[in-house]
Amino acid sequence: MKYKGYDIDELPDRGGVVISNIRDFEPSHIFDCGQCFRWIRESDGSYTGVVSGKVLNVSKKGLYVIFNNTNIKEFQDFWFDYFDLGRDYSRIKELVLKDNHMKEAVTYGHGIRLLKQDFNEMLVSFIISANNRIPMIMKVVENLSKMFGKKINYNGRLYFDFPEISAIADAQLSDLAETRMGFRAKYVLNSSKMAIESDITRSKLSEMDTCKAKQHLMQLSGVGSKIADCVLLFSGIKYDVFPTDVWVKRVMEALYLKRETGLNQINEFGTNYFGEYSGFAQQYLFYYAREKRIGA
DNA sequence: TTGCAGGGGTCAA
DNA sequence: TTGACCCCTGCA
Repeated sequence: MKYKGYDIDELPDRGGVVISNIRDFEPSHIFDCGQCFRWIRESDGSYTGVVSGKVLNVSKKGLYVIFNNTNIKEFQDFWFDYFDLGRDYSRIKELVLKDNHMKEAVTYGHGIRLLKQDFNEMLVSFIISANNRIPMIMKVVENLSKMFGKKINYNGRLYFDFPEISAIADAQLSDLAETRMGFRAKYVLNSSKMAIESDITRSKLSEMDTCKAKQHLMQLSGVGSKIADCVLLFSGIKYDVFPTDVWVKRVMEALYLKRETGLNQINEFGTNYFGEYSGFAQQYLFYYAREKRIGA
């Protein structure tokens, strides 16, 4: 069947959906570009993730992208938006293609898409990401989900949904410490409580301009400029942000600024240079820089 | 085997 | 503006 320009079909025997004419969609680019922590690469090259109480397996074979463990209705109601399929990434690429550096970065990460992820999950996950490595972040988020999240069975394996923010807010500091999140435990606990008490939600932040939304997030404990940008971008709330971490600093210094530059200055340069779509530009640059170890 | 540096930042002095 | 911070990994 046709759905919003896509050729979507239900897989006959096992529950799943296949799209045969998808563009700008490469699972490894999407799941390994640093925006998410709960998609695991399987031995067959597919990825399995837990999102909002659902387990999904995604693979690409030639031009076909296969979504296992879903159906047409759920795909249309939920996954379509999660994978940002309503957005024309070919157009996004044109808009961020300001120079030859971006041409290389965009060519390299041509299948990147920005996922629209749960706001509370992004908030907690990126607080955990501070001064931490991706494998560790993934382990801690998994531990947290095992401790407070709902169990889900899929393919003979047990998965755990990311916890409700209230479950984290009600936790003991000692419980959170057991997830091995270290000094970030007090930040996670405080911010979960504050997010609930101050009613900081996706819809509230969406109504604010980007600067105001960022300021609101930065009132939370353990949330500075970089993490606020990440939360806004990866929840799909704001796209005119330019999360500036050490890899973005390295690539920007190496390719654009040609000298040692402060994080704030780089952040300002990025948002000015790329404007409304700086968040997309940041993802292409980040993926390119980290995979190629530019400036390391 | 043991020891030490450092990581996709933030906070407090 | 600078160092401490949990914990884990990689590498002497």
